[in-house]
Order: sequence, then C-alpha cells, then structure tokens
Amino acid sequence: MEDFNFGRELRLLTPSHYSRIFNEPARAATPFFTLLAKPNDQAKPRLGLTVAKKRVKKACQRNRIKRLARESFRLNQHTIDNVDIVLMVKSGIDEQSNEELTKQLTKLWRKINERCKPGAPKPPPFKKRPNKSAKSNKQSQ
RNA sequence: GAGUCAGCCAAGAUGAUCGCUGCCUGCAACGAAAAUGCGCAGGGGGAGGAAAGUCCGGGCUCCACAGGGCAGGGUGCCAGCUAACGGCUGGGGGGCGUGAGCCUACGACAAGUGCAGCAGAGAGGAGACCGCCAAUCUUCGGAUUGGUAAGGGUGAAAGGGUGCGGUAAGAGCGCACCGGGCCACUAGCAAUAGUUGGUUGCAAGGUAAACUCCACCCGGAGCAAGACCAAAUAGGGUUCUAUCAUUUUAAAUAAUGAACGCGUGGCCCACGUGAGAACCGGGUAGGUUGCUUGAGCCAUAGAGCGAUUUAUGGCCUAGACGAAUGAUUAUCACUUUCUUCGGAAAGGACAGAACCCGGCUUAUACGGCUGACUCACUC
Repeated sequence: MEDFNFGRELRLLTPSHYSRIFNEPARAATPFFTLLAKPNDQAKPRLGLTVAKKRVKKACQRNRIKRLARESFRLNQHTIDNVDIVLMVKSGIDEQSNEELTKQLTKLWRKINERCKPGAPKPPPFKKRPNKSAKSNKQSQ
C-alpha cells in the first residue's frame, strides 16, 4: 500500500528552490494553470505554489486554490516523476468550481511527465511572445 | 393579524476515508551513530463576527528627549466611563416622524480678513423702481424738488411680528400683546431650562468641513519593531611565523637587493605579484527568539439609571512562516421548486489569523429570540 502523505520533503521551501525552477523550465498549461517543472535529484517530486494576488483578489479564494492543488498533488504523487514543480494560476480561476479545477490538475500531472522525459524535445526559450500561440494550440486539444 | 422601530443570538449538526500543522507522551523498526528527535506511532487542539478596510486609540520594541515655545496635525454642547480614543453611556439644544424612535462637528462672525452667481432701486450700520403724501410749475397729459419703508415688485435672504393710536403720508414715533437682548433669581456638577422678577424700542443678516481666534490633545518609527546564534565567499583589524646578504639601531626594528612561491610563457630572460597560521569584531544565506497568560474568558454576588467597576471561584481557548486549519462522501435538519404525495432536484452568504488588545466603518445566505410602536379586528 502506497502512502499519500504530503510532508515537507514534498514541498519547495525556500526562494532558492523556486528560482532554480524559473530558470529554463519545462512548461505545461491549461486555461487556468501554468506549470513549470524541472527534474530534481530527489527520490520524489516536489511542489511549489504561486498564486498571485494580482490574479486572485480574495485571500480565501487563494487558499481554496492552493488547497485543491495540494490535495490533487498528494493523491497523484506516485504517478509523477521526480521533478520539481511550480504551479502558477491565471486570471478568472476563482470563478471555477472545485471539480473543474481538479480535472485540469489531473491532466497537468500527466502532461508534465511527458515533457520532462529524458530525450523530450528541449522546451522553447522562455520569454518569447510567439510561443504563446503555440501553447494555446496545445491546450485546446 | 398587517406594517414598523430598537436590541441581541447563531454563523447547520453527527459520522467515515485520505491528508496538513504545532503541543504532549513514547522510541520497537528506520538511519553510521547519538539526541532534548530528521523521522515514526498514539493522544488531545486548530480561523472570524466581521479574521476585512487600515480610519482612530493603546500595550510592546527601538531611536530621540532638562524645561518651554514655534510650526504642523487632530478634537470641538455638558457630565461620566476607560489604559486610551475621533469610542461608549447618561443628559441638554436643534431637526424629522402619528408613534416606538431616528439624525445632528452643536465653541466664537460684537477681534480682524475674506466670500455671496442671477435678479433687484437697494445685499449691510442700506435703499426711492412703481406707489403714497406735500410744495412749486403746468401746454392739465404731467414735470421738478422734498418727505415716506405701510403696500407692490426682485430674491434663498430686504434691518422683529400683529393690532391700535398717531401722521400730510408714513415710520418702535408711542402703547398693548408675542418674540429677542442684558442683569438677577430659581433648578441643575454642568450643558441648559423657567406662565419667575427687573430692564432694554430692538442695535452689528449669512458663511468658520473660509482664513482665523479660543480651549484641550499629540516626539518619531514600527514585529520586515527588536534580541540572539551563525556557514560559504569577499573584505577589515591584531598577533605570530617566514631564506640570505648589506646598511641602520643599544635592541626590537626599518630600508634595499637577491633568493623563493604564484601568474603570463614550451623553456631561459623579462614583466607583474607577495605568503602562511591563529585570533578578533562586523555581518549575508539560514536558524532561534519576540509568539501568545491577556486592559483574557465564564459563573455568582455587590455598587451604579447606564457605559463600567469591585470581590470570590473556575478555565487556558490557533500560533503558521513559499505560509496549516482541508478534500471526498453518508445521514439528518433548514429554504426553494416540482410531485404520481412515496419522494426527487437545487441551494447555503460575506469572507481566511500573521505581535496583541479596545473601538469605528464596510460586506453578509437561511434563520432564531426579546422589548416597544401604529393601524385593523375580537371581547
């Protein structure tokens, strides 16, 4: 029986952890999430959350989204490879229901596994506008 | 019964499964080992009435500080409560409402300065446009001069109101009543009130969330305050050690040169550079602390109209830090809709602690309780 704990070793704890991932990550996205990831040298995946005040105005909505994300990560942790993940959100997410968000998150975990496979195509360079359209095509499939 | 006013309560309940977190207890397995426990197991805790806005007031911390003043900011009927307040309680004045009640920055424009569109003759210790009256002139239409604030007209506002007397016509010009000012008296701690007494013909209208004046209050910054521990890297200080020669000094030492190490270079020459160790202080990442026992909560009794307060007893009730307090689900309760009356479906707000309190303000679904008022009905 696998355990579904979500202890401190499964989280990103310090700003240095985060900044490592922001540097040339693999990306995946859905209409309301953006996910950045990078393989780590741990035996487990690790999760970090970034819910900007700019995107979600109310504190209790931010809390709700974080809790959903943690819960989904906790239940799916054994299907995810050993990567460090930073989950970001987009505007409008606070109007979505719990069910819908959970569905999207599950899809994301699958997607990020493919992107981080060794030998997967190198992610496109980070901050370039044209790539945005390419990404949205992938979302709609 | 309908409508309304005021105050208060609650913020669905009980399970199941999988988690998070800090507290207590334990350590068989885990890890090289140990531990006051990285970790694991068990136990019992884990968001709010507004946790929000950050609008006031305090505690706490650091900095500054003899005392006083200026500047700046705030408060503004009176009394009380309080750690304090711009809060609350009680009282007064004014306004609104049939009423229960509600609203009210409500000190001083008679210290000075300023402001007031349009209309209107005139907007401030005024003013004659129409009108009224008198005198003079007259072509008998009126004109001129003077008096007049009762009437008309303008305006948000025209320098008390009504009546009588009075007068050429009028006028606080005189009188009565009403209103106002001032001084007493009475009630009240006071604000203030008074069918109270006297006096005054009544003068200088509005605006101070206009400058201003008056009275009172205010040092600054904030838990990212502050205190402690402290890697790596770079840099600072002190001490010690460091080859040889010459010169210097009583000596320590200092200077110069060479040698040596390192870098450039295949090597020499050449050029550049100076080492090592120990300790000290500052201090970054990171960690610990501040951090939850407090103007605390509950009950009972006493004081007070009340805010509040006193005594006794009991209780400990979140302390996170890339930031926990959750997710899924079952049953019951609540509301709405549909109904074949068996049930079925949908819904549950506002919103998330971050050093802590006291207030204010704003947002709130479904509900519950208490008191009061108005109208209708019954007796």
